[in-house]
Amino acid sequence: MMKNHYEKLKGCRASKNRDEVLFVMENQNCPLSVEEIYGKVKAKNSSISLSTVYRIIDKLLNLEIIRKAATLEDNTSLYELTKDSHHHYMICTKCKKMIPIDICPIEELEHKISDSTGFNITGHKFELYGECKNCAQKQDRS
Amino acid sequence: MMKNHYEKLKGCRASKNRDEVLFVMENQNCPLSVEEIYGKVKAKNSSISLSTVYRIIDKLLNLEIIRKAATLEDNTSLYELTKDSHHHYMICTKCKKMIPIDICPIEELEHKISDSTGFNITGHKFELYGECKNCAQKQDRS
DNA sequence: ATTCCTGCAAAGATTTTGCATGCCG
DNA sequence: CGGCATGCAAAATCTTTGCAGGAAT
Repeated sequence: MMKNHYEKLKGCRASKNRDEVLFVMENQNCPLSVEEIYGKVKAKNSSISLSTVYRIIDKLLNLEIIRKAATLEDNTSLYELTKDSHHHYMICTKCKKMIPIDICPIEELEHKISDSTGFNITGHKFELYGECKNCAQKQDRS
Repeated sequence: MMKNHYEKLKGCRASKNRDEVLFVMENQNCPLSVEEIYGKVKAKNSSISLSTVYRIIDKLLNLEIIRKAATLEDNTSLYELTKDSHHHYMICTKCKKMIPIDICPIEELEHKISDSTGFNITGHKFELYGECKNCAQKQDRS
């Protein structure tokens, strides 16, 4: 139905559900959990099952259209579009708001470590946890 | 029974199971999952229940005797003693071996980011994923 | 005796899978 | 048609909780 512009999807069949998932992720400024994606698609669409979301996420991960962006402290996985530029997040442990960090201190380091250890580095995780301004202020009032 | 030297435990009652968990973690050179701790304690002890391990882990986390050290790509949480010096790991995605990295590029960065954003940083996660030498060689043979 | 610790079983929460049906090409 | 996509329910994991009995102080 909806024409999409994802190269990697050619060969896959048209799927309203998949397009809805992608639409939700396009129009989002921070990574989403499976549950959030499910909720947002359902709010518009009112008929998608959770297992379908899991299967779509799985497929999009394999196609590298999305990637796992971060993990909350409770181990909830969050996903974002691969075409979004690589970055990391500060995650507020109170309100779960995620603030992108535009620095990635890791990439240059990877080469150094890779060379000195023979470890073939394929990915990394870097997240900061803490309390955002808003939540700090709220706490002051109580 | 076994005299332990954890300041933070005073006030808590003696518990063979808790001591076994701590013993296992003491004699380990890399972080362990709940399941691994359970297995190792059981191998020696042959009578501890999984729920008890979870409860002990929870308590030790609260007392800050242990901390969550890393998360595998499948979201398995791994724990280590807090008294072990702060460090990060390279995690082989094949054999799950964890190689400590003695550099922490984050700490100095935290201050910079903290100052410029007002975000009160309380923790961070930094992990490298890839393939270790061993696993790379094994693959060559096949 | 009081309170914490423990085991067991049951309940929750999250994710995966089997199967029958539907829809795309 | 042929095969991927989907919904539903059941299964598989992982983790937490209620309760009754046991151990430590």
